[in-house]
Amino acid sequence: MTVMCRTGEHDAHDVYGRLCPCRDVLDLIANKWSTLVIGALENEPQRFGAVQRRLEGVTPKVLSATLKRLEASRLIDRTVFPAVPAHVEYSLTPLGETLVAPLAGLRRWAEEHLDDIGDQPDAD
Amino acid sequence: MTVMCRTGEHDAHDVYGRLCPCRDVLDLIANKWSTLVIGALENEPQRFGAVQRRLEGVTPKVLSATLKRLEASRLIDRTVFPAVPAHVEYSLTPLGETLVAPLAGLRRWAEEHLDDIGDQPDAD
DNA sequence: CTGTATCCATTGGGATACTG
DNA sequence: CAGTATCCCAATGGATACAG
Repeated sequence: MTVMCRTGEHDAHDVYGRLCPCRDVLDLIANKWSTLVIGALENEPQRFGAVQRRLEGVTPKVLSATLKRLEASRLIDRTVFPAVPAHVEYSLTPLGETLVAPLAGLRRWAEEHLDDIGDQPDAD
Repeated sequence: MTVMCRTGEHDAHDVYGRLCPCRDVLDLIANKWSTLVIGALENEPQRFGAVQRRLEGVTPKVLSATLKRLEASRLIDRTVFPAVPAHVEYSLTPLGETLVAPLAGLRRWAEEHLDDIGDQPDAD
């Protein structure tokens, strides 16, 4: 028997079938900002503006959408501090924290193999 | 000093800045099929049709584009076997193999936390 | 079998301005 | 400060048919 998926009742070898949870996760992170946001929240809660500044290039609209998506998936929490100038903090939920490690693995890979995936041809 | 990026000369804390290699990798896998293709090739070379069947739902056009993108990034190799009915095999390059582990980490996370990210509200 | 060519719908995402 | 509202473009990706 091979790796199984959601139903756990297939003939196997459908690890990448329509029902595999991988699909869900991929749908979640398969966009330009989600993983970056999680990374930005990795060490401490951040305010909207802080995240925006950290993720150079993200516009408020897009950041807002990303934040909501992650919140809906329960990966991050949104905390409002009643104050005159609005103050909101985003933080990883315990669930979100568990995603940090796998994502860090990806980041490490990225840093280690940056040169290899560039389109610079190797000395051949 | 914190984690650094491409240039390695920033003031730090720009791990998610415009120049971070994470961006490149994310651009590469931030789509519906790339990681699935890599996973499908994980154990053995596969033919176009085989990959297509395995990744339920992918259309030839999209699969072709994905394959080319990955090939251009040197994560997979494309081998043509001269034969009457065309025969082409796709396989992971050594570089591609190194991505398997981090990706598997993500897959494991997906399988372990499937229930948590669904939008089913918890018993609150 | 292995793709490519079209056509088309959706949407992610960028820019900017504006409001509570 | 924290977002929302528009406008708009480009790209992803789905369906289908067709070609080497």
